[in-house]
Amino acid sequence: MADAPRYDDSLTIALLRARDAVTAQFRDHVGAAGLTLQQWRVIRALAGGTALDTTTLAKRCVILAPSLTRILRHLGDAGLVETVPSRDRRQRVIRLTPAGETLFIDIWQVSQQKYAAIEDAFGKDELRDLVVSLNRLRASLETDQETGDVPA
Amino acid sequence: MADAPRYDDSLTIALLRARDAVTAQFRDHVGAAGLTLQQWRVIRALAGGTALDTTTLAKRCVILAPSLTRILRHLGDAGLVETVPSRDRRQRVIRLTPAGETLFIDIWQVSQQKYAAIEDAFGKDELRDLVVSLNRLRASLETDQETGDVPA
DNA sequence: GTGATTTAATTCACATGTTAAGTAAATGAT
DNA sequence: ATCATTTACTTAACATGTGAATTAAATCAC
Repeated sequence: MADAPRYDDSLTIALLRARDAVTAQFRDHVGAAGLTLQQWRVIRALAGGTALDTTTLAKRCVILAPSLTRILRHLGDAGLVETVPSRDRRQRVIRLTPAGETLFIDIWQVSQQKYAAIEDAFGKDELRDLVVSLNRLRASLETDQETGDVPA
Repeated sequence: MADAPRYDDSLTIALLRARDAVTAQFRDHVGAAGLTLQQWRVIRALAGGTALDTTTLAKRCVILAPSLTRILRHLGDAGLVETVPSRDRRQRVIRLTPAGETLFIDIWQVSQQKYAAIEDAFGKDELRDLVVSLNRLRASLETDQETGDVPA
């Protein structure tokens, strides 16, 4: 190990690679059920009868609004989600259909096993620490918004 | 809330959010230079006169081959990269043009400052530990070891 | 109540992610 | 040399990422 390629971008790349490695553990069996990973995140967020408006759903799934619009159209066409009436007629509240709940349970079984396998491979305590660290990183960056540039 | 949303997916989500938070630090000034973050990763990998074939470039930038094809077309149209002849006429070897090198330097200045700001906010040692941990996670999940390292 | 403003989603346009299929050149076996 | 195989990329098709503009409905100011 000489002086590494001084890839100061290492944080970004490390996050990217780590995420690739983790999602790879789930992509096959989620895909076999006919869902993308993003669609699966939406299904998960709605599991158990939870009804959420688009904005909340987007935040929880870390999906931008335009993407969520398309995802919900796909899931709706597949009969997995439906819209429930809302007092505020601007917002769209979504919930799983019975078919959606059933599909969730099927995928969820396997997902839990895959997650347990990651805990085994990496260490359960280390994994918990890592998540804490990742969340602290995010918190330390999001606290100081107010860009600080661009005064007219 | 012990039994709130029991989001066991926390690892995936934590990685996603952390990455969002980090990339947000760079997106504006890279975008102001007319580049996407992916295009910037490619420029970075080629900085300093480095010439790389598509496969190596894709691995280093963590970009899939089809995406890289399009990105290289965009960068080529913008006059930032060019193809150099290769003995093996299957592969396409890429390098920066002078304009590409110049643009790299401009963006690089600011990027380093942004990265230093992250180190300040999160802690330099903690950041190093986090990257190590992320790389260990990836290593523990990847069954077939692709080096990802570089020949000279 | 009328009009300006804000909020919630969607639509648009373009770039990338992802898988599968296709093309061309190098390699290997005979 | 000839042909099947492998390698390096590209293309195709569809899904999502991303920022800007748009539409509809609620809220605020008067």
